[in-house]
Amino acid sequence: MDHRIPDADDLGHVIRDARKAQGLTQDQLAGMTGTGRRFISELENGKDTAQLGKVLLVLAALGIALYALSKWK
Amino acid sequence: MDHRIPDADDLGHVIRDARKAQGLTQDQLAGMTGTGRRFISELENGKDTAQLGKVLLVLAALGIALYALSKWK
DNA sequence: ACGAATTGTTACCTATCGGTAACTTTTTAT
DNA sequence: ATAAAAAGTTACCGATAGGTAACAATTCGT
Repeated sequence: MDHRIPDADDLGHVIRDARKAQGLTQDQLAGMTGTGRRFISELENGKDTAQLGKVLLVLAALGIALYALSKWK
Repeated sequence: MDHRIPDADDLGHVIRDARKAQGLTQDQLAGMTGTGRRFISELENGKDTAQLGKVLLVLAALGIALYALSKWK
């Protein structure tokens, strides 16, 4: 499934859904990505000050690919 | 055109390409998004500590949509 | 309903993000 | 080639991200 990600809330939902679909706890996901459980919790709840690199780490760990769709190039 | 975004470098390229395709300077893009020119410069050069919310602002300002492609849901 | 597991939240703390502004380097136009 | 514009970079500095750890609230399975 693909989801448009206009804001941090949407990303949080996608991440939470994917994590649960794979039967992972926040603790496990944090461990897999070298982050902390607090970060995962806040991220899933739409924190928009989350750092890009860590967000991409989490997405990769969950097997979620990000696409940028530009009408310009 | 759509681009996969595995890391911050790729995002930077997409943003730079879109900005140039629209004939904008970093200064103008910073003004449009309430950020600073330094942020745009670093973002285009792949800074992975950029904050998610600001990144999404920049993408929106450039008319770039983000999609998350998950095989799980 | 009850206990355990999971998640949310707070305090504490160090590292650093990013705005402004100045200066340097690179790119672009003529 | 040269001057102007754009982009890169640095210093300065207030604000805050996020790790750990402890506690509270919530969600589970049975």
